[in-house]
Amino acid sequence: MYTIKELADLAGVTTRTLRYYDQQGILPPAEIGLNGYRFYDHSSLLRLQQVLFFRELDVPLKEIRIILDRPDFQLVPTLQSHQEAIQEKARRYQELLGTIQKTISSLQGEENMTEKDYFAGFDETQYEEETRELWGRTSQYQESQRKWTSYSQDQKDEIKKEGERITARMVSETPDTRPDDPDVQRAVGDYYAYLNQYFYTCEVEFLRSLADMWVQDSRFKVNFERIREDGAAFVRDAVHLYCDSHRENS
Amino acid sequence: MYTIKELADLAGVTTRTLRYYDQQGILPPAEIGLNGYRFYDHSSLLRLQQVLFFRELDVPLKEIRIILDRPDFQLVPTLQSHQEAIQEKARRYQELLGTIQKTISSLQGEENMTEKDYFAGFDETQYEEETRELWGRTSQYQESQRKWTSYSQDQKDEIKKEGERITARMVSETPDTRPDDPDVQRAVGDYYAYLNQYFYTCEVEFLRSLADMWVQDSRFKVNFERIREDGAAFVRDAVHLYCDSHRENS
DNA sequence: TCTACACCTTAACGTTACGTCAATGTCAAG
DNA sequence: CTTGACATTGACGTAACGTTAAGGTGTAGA
Repeated sequence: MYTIKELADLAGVTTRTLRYYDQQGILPPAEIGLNGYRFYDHSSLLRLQQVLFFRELDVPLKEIRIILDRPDFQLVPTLQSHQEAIQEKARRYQELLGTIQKTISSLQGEENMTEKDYFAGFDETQYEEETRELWGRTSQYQESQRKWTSYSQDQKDEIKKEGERITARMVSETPDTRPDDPDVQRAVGDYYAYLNQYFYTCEVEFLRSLADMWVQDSRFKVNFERIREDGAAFVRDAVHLYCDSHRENS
Repeated sequence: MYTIKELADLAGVTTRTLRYYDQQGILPPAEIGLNGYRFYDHSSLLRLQQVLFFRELDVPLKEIRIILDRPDFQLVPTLQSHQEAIQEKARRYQELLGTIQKTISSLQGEENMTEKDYFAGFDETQYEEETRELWGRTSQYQESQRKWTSYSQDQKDEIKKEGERITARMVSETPDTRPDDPDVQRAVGDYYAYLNQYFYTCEVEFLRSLADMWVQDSRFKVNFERIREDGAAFVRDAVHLYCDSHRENS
């Protein structure tokens, strides 16, 4: 058992950070004393280590919570994925070191650089660590990655657009349509087909859990709320209806 | 000449970022058109590159501005210092990779870890990149580093405390004392001696520029404002008076 | 010439992950 | 029995932008 300060000192963070993590549900204490004191144990320590790894990899705390709370979360595979992600970060640093060398040479008139060269290594998005970390290493994610990376950029853009079109139909701009509206239900069906075609072969139950996630995760949520009030909840209801009626009899 | 979007795309940042940097005086455009449009040139590009390097090294924008605006700022030495700092960051990643390996082994019962070992590599302050970058590579900084690192931790703590005691005297808690108060002036003299003993041999003019910095840089400023209202300005005035009366005749 | 449409502007509020008080309660040591 | 180091819950502050709103500008094509 550790007090809050003991754990904080061990991990090199402040007590305020640990209280914040508690408040956000990321790292609840193992026990709370009658005096209200927080007490942590060894599993807290391991969880905090995970939090710090994800934080190091620029994963927002909200996502960290979701990842760590997933029922299929596994420690060792996650640690291995951290390993890859950190190695990727290190490679980015190598590129930055190259940029420094080139810039020095070019300032001394020894080398020519294009404008782009001055900024090689700065853009983190090129190293696409986010998606990889977000989904973890489930087999579903792996399949999606395999399919997805086989497309060209133009194809990817087109697939995304199609997804947006179907999504718009699912949310249905007109405010008086209900989740059981035939057009909406047809759109849900199209989305299910779309998923299977471009991402992962999945059962309708997976679609159901996806829709649940859209409601919980505000990053997805906003996409629906933009189109209609409580759009995410609307879509969730529509998807649930769809899944209910397509359960065994498919 | 680049438009704002052209430069943003080159550097992999958003136009909002460039506008923000303009607003903060970190990267003013080379030219502003009659229509209010911002235009950037090659020197802007080099300056932006510097900003991004410092940002990469977690230097706050306020400090970046101060560093880049220093009259003795030099591009090539700064690039070299970036190189060292980035290598240090890479070393930290190596330690994190070690922590991952150890954690995996210990989870499989192959290795024993102390609690501390679980967090090896997370604490950036151990790598003290900040001070190094803040002061740049002036000779004064180097001397201060040489002196400072030769002390033990206990000595360092004691020296810091003494500095705080003298500082308190310089600011003078009692609200009706003036900057030319004899006690205050004596405290300034003591601080000058303190500086020379523990940090760098310097002339009074250096003390003057230090005091000016205390007013500008809010990180130092708060230390004085805590003690008395407008404490930083008060100390600056006191120091200026002291320096004026100790100019040539020392 | 008109009209898209992609670009530009300022203004202002929102966000994340804490830092930093303030006011108050708790506990082990001398 | 009183320090002093620890703990608690608010609550406001901060950095570095993201985002949206409301509008002005420039040019390519019908």
